[in-house]
Amino acid sequence: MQNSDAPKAERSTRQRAAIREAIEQAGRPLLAQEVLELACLHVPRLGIATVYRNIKAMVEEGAIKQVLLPGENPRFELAGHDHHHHFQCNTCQKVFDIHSCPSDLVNLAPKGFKVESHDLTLYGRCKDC
Amino acid sequence: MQNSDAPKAERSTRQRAAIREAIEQAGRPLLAQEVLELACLHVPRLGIATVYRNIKAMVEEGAIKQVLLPGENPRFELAGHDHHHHFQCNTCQKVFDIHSCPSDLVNLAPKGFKVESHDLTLYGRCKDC
DNA sequence: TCAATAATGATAATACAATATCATTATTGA
DNA sequence: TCAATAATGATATTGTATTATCATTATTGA
Repeated sequence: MQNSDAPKAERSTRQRAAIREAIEQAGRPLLAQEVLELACLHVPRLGIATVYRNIKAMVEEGAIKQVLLPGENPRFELAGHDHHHHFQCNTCQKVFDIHSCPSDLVNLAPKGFKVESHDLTLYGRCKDC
Repeated sequence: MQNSDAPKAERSTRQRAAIREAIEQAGRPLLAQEVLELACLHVPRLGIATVYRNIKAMVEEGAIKQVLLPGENPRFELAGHDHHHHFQCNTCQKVFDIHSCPSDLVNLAPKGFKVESHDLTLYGRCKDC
């Protein structure tokens, strides 16, 4: 029986490095399109398919994770951050991390409802707008 | 010059009534598909296009409003409710209103960020699951 | 260096919610 | 009642994000 953990012979490419660096250096969750735009600064002929492919692989290997905001396409940020929330600027639409969290949320639900987790999004004007 | 406020001659149909009643009586935000299923109990041959048409009209006239949760298609609930939040059941996926709201959210954002509004979603197990 | 082949880039295909089309049905005011 | 026409239902079309295809490119170990 073949070893299903056989090495995938993953090669290191300029594209993959540029995609990873874009997400690392942004310091905020990025749309696939934003990843493309930022990574294109280092690899001009980068294609969107490569961005999606590598994002998908990085999510599966646990390097990055998906960030979903209401009515928005998925964004991606480095995994490993502890519990946090997000702020979306009403002007530039960028999303930023918020590293604090309200307490007492468990008590907001009515009787009979058990709260297990929560998502909070703040909206307003970011420091650059 | 014609009167641009000319009456639209809006007719009352069983379909429209069933759609409105489904949203009213559910007491929670409904997906377009859920509206269809519930309204179909009273109007069996109801089509999805009619649901979308009437939902759109009701949003435009301000009778209902859109509810967006992360990664979810739009839901719709009666307008006129004051500020509130939502609870989504991890088991049945239904969404319920939460009529309380955490305070001090304005202070969660870092310096330079001005918080103007917020969205909170609680996840867990609803009273029926 | 070089052959094997993983990865890429361009683009076609897919998935799916939402809207448009249009013949038919049903409401409404006269 | 009845003609005018708004609304419906079935379905085609659209829009858009994501994935698949495949010829080509580039990395890697020998």
